[in-house]
Amino acid sequence: MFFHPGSGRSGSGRVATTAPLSLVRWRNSLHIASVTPSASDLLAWYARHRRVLPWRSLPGAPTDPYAVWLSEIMLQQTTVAAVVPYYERFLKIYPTVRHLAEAPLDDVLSLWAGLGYYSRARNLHACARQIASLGSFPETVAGLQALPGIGAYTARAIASIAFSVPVVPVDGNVERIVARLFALDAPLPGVRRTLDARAATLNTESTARNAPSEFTQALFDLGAGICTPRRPGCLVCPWQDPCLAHKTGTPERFPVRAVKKPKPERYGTVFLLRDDRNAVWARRRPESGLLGGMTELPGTAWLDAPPEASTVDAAAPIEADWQEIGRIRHVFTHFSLQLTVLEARIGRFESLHNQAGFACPEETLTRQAFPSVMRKCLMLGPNGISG
DNA sequence: AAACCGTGGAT
DNA sequence: TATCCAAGGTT
Repeated sequence: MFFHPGSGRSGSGRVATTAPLSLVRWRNSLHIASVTPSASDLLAWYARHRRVLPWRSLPGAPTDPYAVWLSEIMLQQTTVAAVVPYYERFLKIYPTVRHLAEAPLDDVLSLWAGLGYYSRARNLHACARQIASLGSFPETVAGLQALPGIGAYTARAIASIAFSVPVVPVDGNVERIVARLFALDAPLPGVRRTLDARAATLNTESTARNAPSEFTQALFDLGAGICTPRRPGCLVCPWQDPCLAHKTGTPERFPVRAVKKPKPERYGTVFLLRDDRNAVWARRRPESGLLGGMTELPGTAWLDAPPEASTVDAAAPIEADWQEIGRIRHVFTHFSLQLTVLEARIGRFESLHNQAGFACPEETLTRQAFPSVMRKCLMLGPNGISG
């Protein structure tokens, strides 16, 4: 148990002797003492288990800050699997930050549709314009964090990965790893500052400071592949020895999270109005707030009780023979939504053009900036969009 | 500081 | 079905 053939011993304060190391580990297995996790062990593991991802350069190859930035923004609170197809599309259509800066915001919102957290798309566009006007990416944490959509985490991630700044970005992976390494059982989010301080001790070793990009990405891969939320792979973890949570026998208990409040239910009605060529009447949501700047079907407000008939009538884009074609349920971050979808037909949209809205021809429906909740509504009708 | 801000996959 | 939660940021 105390000898791991795969992990070359090295790292923290290596004395020129080898025999005492097993004794150190022996003592530490008896007492709950803190062992500094070896950056070298992690980097050695990473060299063998490094994940191949579209935004990652090959070892030794130059790193494109644009690729790192774009991927980091997309990956905020979003899984790799969800990001990959979006990332590929963006990079193909906007090969450089300048291409993105010159694009209309609405094109960016359409490309982002379905990925969620739409303020990211608006900030991405604003950020691209700032970088274009600066001439290049800032290369410091402070310079990066001053840009829209880039917070403490993302600034450190870009700085370390793209510009070799020796900082440790603390995302959900690193929070989990650190909470387990040090068996910190105070609940998130209160314990964040402590986790941040502990994380900063992980890269003090010279091997880590000499390879900030690899060290950061090694932490991500460790969190994604070994130190997972459920059933962590402690058996093959390069940091099993120093991990206090592993010593407790139930590492999956870490990190502890505060109890979250229940989600309220909200209700609304939307109107699916088509003309004789299957074009759909739509409108743009306000630029800020929920689904800001995205396209939606006209409808009532979303409140905590189903709307009264008079409220529904007042919200209809036109007086017509509205037929209920179904209901959809959609879960947002802080509330659940039930939408009743009413459908009607009209000859032409001319009579509506005094309203705030626009006609979406059938063939352009999939290119519109409809968020997922609206795509669900559009799918209900017999002429629903697909994809 | 606490609330707001999406979505889909895994369990 | 219910819950969790994923390379968080902004207000």
